[in-house]
Amino acid sequence: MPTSSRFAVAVHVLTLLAWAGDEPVNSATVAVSVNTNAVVIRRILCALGRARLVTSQPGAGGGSRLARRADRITLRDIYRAVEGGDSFLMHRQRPSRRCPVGVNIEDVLGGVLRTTNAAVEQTLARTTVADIVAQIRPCT
Amino acid sequence: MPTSSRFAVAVHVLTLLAWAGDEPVNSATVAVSVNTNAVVIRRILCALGRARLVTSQPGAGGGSRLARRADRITLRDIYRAVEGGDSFLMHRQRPSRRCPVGVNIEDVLGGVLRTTNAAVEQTLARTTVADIVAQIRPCT
DNA sequence: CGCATTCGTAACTATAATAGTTACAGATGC
DNA sequence: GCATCTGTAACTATTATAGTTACGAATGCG
Repeated sequence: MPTSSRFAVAVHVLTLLAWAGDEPVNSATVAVSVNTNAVVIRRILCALGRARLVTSQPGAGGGSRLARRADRITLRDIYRAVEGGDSFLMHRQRPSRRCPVGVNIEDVLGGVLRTTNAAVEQTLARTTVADIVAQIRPCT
Repeated sequence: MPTSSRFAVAVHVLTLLAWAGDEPVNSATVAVSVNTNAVVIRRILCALGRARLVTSQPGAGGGSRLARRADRITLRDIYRAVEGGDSFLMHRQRPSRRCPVGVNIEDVLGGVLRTTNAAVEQTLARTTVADIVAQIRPCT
């Protein structure tokens, strides 16, 4: 599992875009709210664009906006877009083939880790960007 | 979430100890099966000892063994022992206090991440070291 | 057209976590 | 006494992430 804050930042970014509605928001503006560098934001926006969660436009008056309604974007979508594969890691070195435990442990652990990752994704799938926005602005 | 293999290695270690039954296993033997250095194993055994999952004895004929029955040690116990706190991370820098989203996003995300970590632990709690051993050695 | 704006991305640096390695004090049992 | 084994310190190597500067290309506007 990554020791990254990309997921947290990505949720923040999409919440800002949802907040802005149809107005495109540029990376510099987002960077101020997140309190980081605009390139870091553009890298994350790029990943979100590849996952079809946002659209971006270069040029004057450009920026990014949600590619679909905020209640159709789940945290699982965001997680997959910025964290990619599985979170829980296997051994680095292959365990010994000489040992009965070493030979089989990878397969057995693999099953456990897949189940765990599935649980993470199921949990994240229950919350949408619209839910996050609603909690930030309880009274619209 | 850590980018470590400590959890995988720790499960491997406890599986070996369960396999060995009452025979103490020394760190050098474990290191061969895991295919790493004995100090790395001792560091993990030390964490498992602090969590009361194993007991270790120095001296000739010493080594480590399970502190309780393999069916009373869950993967959640192991996870907590070697990975410590929460897996899913927040922002590094505090978001801007000037922005309504920045002000509140940490609280909202914090709730989501707590829920997600709870789901991870619930999933891991369903499997014991004995279950792992049974899958490795289906016919006892 | 010319120009300011903005994205996408490369290249580099800085920081931090992890694993691996050597070394050694202290406990243990024969 | 002595070989064995744990616990831990100290150091290096590797890797991931974030941050920063820079620049080409797309865009829209006067």
